[in-house]
Amino acid sequence: MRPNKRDELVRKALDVFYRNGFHATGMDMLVVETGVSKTSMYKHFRTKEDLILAALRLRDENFRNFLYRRIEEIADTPVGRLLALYDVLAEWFSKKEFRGCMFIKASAEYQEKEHPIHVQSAEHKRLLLEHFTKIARAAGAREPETLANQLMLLKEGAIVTAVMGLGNDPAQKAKLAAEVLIAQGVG
Amino acid sequence: MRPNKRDELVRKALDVFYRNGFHATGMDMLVVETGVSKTSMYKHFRTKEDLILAALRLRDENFRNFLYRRIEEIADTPVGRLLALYDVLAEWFSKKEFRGCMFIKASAEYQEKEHPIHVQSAEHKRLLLEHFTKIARAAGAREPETLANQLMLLKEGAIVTAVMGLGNDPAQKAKLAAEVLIAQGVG
DNA sequence: GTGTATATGTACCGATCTGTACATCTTGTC
DNA sequence: GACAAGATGTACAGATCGGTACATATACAC
Repeated sequence: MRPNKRDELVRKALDVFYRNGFHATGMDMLVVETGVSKTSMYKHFRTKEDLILAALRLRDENFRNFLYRRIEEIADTPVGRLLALYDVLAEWFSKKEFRGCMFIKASAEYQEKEHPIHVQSAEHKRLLLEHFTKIARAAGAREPETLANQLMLLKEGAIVTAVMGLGNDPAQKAKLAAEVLIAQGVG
Repeated sequence: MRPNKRDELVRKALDVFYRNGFHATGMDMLVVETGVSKTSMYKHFRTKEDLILAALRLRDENFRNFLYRRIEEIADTPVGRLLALYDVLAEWFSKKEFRGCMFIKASAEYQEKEHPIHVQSAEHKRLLLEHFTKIARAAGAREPETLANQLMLLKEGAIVTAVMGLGNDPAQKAKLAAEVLIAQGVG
């Protein structure tokens, strides 16, 4: 029961859940995909729900790391970073493995507001909102919370629209809208 | 096999799918909820997928009727109607049965872009986009498609945010943002 | 009444679901 | 080598999945 074995299971499970959905992915499938035995799987994770939660935790870590890092690489002013969000979104959308936001999908399959999976999905979004609120404040926004909230609306909308295959380049349209909102809300 | 019997089944199934999700709702549960026998159910709908598609068609009809009608009741100028979208959203969010957008959830559970359920969900969004593009054009927008697209991004974002229980009054924040975008994009 | 066509209820199919019992294999210690 | 402890594989339990076979009930012809 080396710890990295567990991490590897989570990593692989994350992939399968992301591609295939949560209810649609059975433990049998995960056992086949990971090559581990069912007993071992249940040694590491008491239930399927535990495994999903672990996968979501990893996804949260990976995604926020990716997003924050790329934003910092692209721009070094607060306003620039608010806008860079949409450049990174465009990068993400164009990846061949892009399948939408894992947390939107998780909360869609586990709808009860008190459900641990729903709660954890919301927490991911809350962390993002917090992060962009800080940047909006650094940018000198009159109402950083409101501006960050609105930029997040554009982000979530762009993701959903990209998944549905609607509109041309939703990330770019979101960026154009963000430019207007930022110009209006800063200074 | 009266036609209204079938309609009633679709109506009830729509409720259950909306509350409970698609994979998580079994045909057995639907048979119990509707009171009809399994044989009759499968006389009306060849497969579960057919039933889901019928439910989505009804949802599309109901939702767009509700949305368009309320918008026309609230405002009678194009710009007013673009903004009224967010008032209706706020109404929807405050309903106790609000559980997010059925089409976002459907496309989250049936991810393959060619899957009939995914295709039909995207079609709903496409119809909305078309509708608001027309209104944006009537409002005198310089780029009606772009403006409608952006207003839709705010709408989808607001829905997702409301489902997650994040931010205060996402519909109102979306409306404020919409006002800025419209002011900037019209005339 | 009899015959026929359709609607329904029940009981079931094989597959798959999450989760477990239990026997075997591997590993470290002496 | 012997032995204990933990990891693993297999086989299965009990429930539920989507879907169907089949026997009965009901309706309308005549």
